[in-house]
Parts: sequence; structure tokens; C-alpha cells
Amino acid sequence: MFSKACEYGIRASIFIAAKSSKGIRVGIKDVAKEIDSPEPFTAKIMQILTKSGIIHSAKGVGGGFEVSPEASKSIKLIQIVDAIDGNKIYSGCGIGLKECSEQHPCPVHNEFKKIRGLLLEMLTKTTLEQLASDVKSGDFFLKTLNMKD
Amino acid sequence: MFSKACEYGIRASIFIAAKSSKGIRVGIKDVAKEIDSPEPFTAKIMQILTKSGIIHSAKGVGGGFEVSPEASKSIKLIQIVDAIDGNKIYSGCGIGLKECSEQHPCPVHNEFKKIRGLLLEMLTKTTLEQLASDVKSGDFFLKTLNMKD
DNA sequence: TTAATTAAAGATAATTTTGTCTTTTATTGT
DNA sequence: ACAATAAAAGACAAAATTATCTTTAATTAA
Repeated sequence: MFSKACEYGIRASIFIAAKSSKGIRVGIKDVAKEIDSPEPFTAKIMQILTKSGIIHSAKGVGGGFEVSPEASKSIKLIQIVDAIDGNKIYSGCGIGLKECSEQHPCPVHNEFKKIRGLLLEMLTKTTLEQLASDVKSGDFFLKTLNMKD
Repeated sequence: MFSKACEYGIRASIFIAAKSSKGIRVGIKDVAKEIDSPEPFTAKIMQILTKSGIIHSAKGVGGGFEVSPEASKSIKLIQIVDAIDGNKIYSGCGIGLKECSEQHPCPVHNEFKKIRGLLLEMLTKTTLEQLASDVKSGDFFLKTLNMKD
């Protein structure tokens, strides 16, 4: 579905948003630890997200990543996916035709239209703030508990 | 969504089923040409599909690939996807948690449940025969027309 | 039984994705 | 100014995916 990079990016963004809502900036080490992702790779992904203006970063002592609660309300999941994976997941043909449209559909075009539509709707509607508050509630998680690896 | 291998595998299977319904066996060269895929790679994928018992192959003069019309009716898209990509696409967590369930859900679990459910339903219901007849009707396609590359 | 044909199998290569490491730049506190 | 901190940037490495090439095995027809 999404690339690993995108999965990490989404998890990281949610974690940062949750922390930021409590006024806490977090470093890359914390992020990687709390979402169970490889730290240097996650750092690379954070560079994409900061360049895209989705997450704010600050260098130096006391620095780290943050996203203001106001920003979290307006940031949609689709922006994160777009920045990292592009739009291929919710546009683009289900079985890889270079050109697939109503005028020239692949055999699964109509079925996939529904699925991609639902996905697009979800990505477009879901805000970072919603996901962050899910995590804050304690009922939703960004990693599995008691990990050994 | 699906891997390239799986996209080729689905397209190839549909093409073969469409031809087989007319009593025509097709060679790998034809398959690759008609679905616009790299021939040697497609050959590898066909090996997976024949080993899985989804497509039948025959060596030697007049040989090639085929799938009986009766088999086409009972073969579901999910069998092809399973054989090539496994079940990760319709099971597995949307943002990559190793363990993601009702008891321990990720923040997008409920939204993804709907999407994955729709995808799984589609894959489970759609038969190779349906897709093959779509192509035979001439209204649905397995490649883009007038390709230069 | 030999030649032609065609898929299977195995080895290899290119590309992309994922992941790591080192150096640089910016910021803060002293 | 200086040291400590932390992200950015860039080079590098490993793994997975995609793709190709060569050889082998099976089948058919002459």
C-alpha cells in the first residue's frame, strides 16, 4: 500500500503532533524510538516532511520537531502521503496501465474506482489532529508493545 | 498497491483466459506483447502462476499457456494476488505496525478496515472469467494503445 | 530419432527502496 | 567566543524488486 518511508512518515507525524499538543518538542531519537523505526532512515523522511512544510524543525539545544496544534487541525493525511509517496496510490491504474480512464479502462477500473475513491476520501478528510488525539486517548497505538527487536 | 510482478501477473492471466475462451493457447512472447510487459520477467511470473496451479502451461511445439473456461469461472483475483504478493495488501496494518488489531489498533485502523474490506471483497468476488469477458467485449483494455516505448 | 519449439530453471545484472554513517550547519546556553 | 546540542546534507551500503540472459527439459512433428 504505502512505502515503508511513508508508513514511518505518517507514524512520526502523528507522534510529533501528539507531543506538540502538550507543548513538547521531540528529537529524532525519541521519534524513532516511539514509533519503532530505524532512526537514520526516519531522519531522512523527516527532512522531506520539513521541506514540505508539514512538520517544523528547530536545530540546536532544545530543538527538535513540532507541529502546532492549529497546523495539525488543517494538515490532512493526504499531504503526508503526497510528500513521500506521491499520488500514485489513489490515482494511477490498479493493474499498472500507463493510461487508464473512463474512455480507456482496464478490466478492474470500475471496481478499483470505488476503493481508490474511499481511500482518497479518507486521506483527504483525516487530519493529523484527529489521529494525534486518538493516540493521546491511549486507545490507539503507533507501535506494538513489548518489542524485542 | 500491487507489485509490478502482480500487475503483470493479473494482466497476463486475464489475457490468457480471454484467449483460452476462444480455444487459443498463447506463448510467453504473445503474452508480454499484448499486456506490454518485459518478456523474461513475465516468464518468471508465469512460473509462479503455473506452480500455483492457476494457469496451465504446455511445453513444446504448439505449447503455451492456457486456462480452461471452467477454471476461469472459479479462479478469483485474490488467488493471483495471493500467489504473487501474498496477503499483506488486504491484511496487515495500513501504517506498518507489526501487530494491529481491534485490541491494539493503530490510529488509522478503523478507516483502513473499510478500505481493505472493500478491496478484499472485490478480490474475492471477481473471477478471471468476468475480467476476460470484459476484455473480449472490446470495452476494457490490458495495455494503452499506440505505445512507443 | 532428429530438429524445432516452447516453457522451466538458474545465474546474473540493474534499479529502487531501505537503511547507515559521517560531516556540516544552525542554535542555545555558558 | 566556546562548547554542547540537534537537525540537515551528503556519501555510502544493504536488501528487495525488477529485469535479462543462458541453459535445460519437455513436447511435437517430420
